[in-house]
Amino acid sequence: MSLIYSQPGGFTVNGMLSSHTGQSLMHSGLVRGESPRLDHGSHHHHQHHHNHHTHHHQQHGLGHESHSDEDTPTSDDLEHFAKQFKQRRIKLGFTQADVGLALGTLYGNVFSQTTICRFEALQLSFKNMCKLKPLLNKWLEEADSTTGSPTSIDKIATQGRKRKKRTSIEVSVKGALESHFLKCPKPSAQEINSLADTLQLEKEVVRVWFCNRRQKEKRMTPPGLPRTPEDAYSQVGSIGPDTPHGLCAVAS
DNA sequence: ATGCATGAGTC
DNA sequence: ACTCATGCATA
Repeated sequence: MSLIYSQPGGFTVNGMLSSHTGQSLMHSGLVRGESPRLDHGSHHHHQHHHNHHTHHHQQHGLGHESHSDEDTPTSDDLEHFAKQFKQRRIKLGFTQADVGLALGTLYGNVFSQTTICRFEALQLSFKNMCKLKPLLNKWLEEADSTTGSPTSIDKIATQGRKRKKRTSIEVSVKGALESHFLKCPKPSAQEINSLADTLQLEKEVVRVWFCNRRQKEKRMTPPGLPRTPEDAYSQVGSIGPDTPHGLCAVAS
């Protein structure tokens, strides 16, 4: 039947209720071993301050930095909030999916479990994080304080379109793609063609792969972050040598 | 939790 | 054709 979760308005959840397919207690360890922060001097980069180096205060020169959500939060703010959010969410006995749905029934913006998950893990772009923070913050307040339970089911009409089956790319092929990505993160249509041909994949699949790979690089928590505390002194203050940019190679 | 995919907005 | 926000389906 419909999976409804008991609202915390008068009852407590001692253990983890299994209102969904239990999420395994695993977390992503260290899997990727790349870290070349390819910074292009060709294009103007935005305010995407990647990691917390030692300088991340791009606050505008207006004389007041709040603590809540007035102005643009810093990466640290987001990081902290995300952590708090997850902790409280779990404490209240809600799943990521619950939150996503609640946001919809509360403010009209429905979100999937995926998005909530990515928010908590800081796997969204800085801008995206800033946008979602206020909403999640509101939910957090409503969640524990008031328990009005204005449960109103709201479901937007789903687009009746057949989604392409998720193509599974073999690990070996992924490796090849990775290599090419390091060389040229933005291959031309021709290059994509060659690659697709070589790897025996649809060119569309290859194209999308690169798009997604690029997005990954723009996350707040870029791939290859986990650094062993022991190796805490491998910090480069400046970017790499130089950026080739432009076309990489055209072969056909 | 994450990989591949869609679609709207830009350039 | 790309970027960006977002999610279905899957591991």
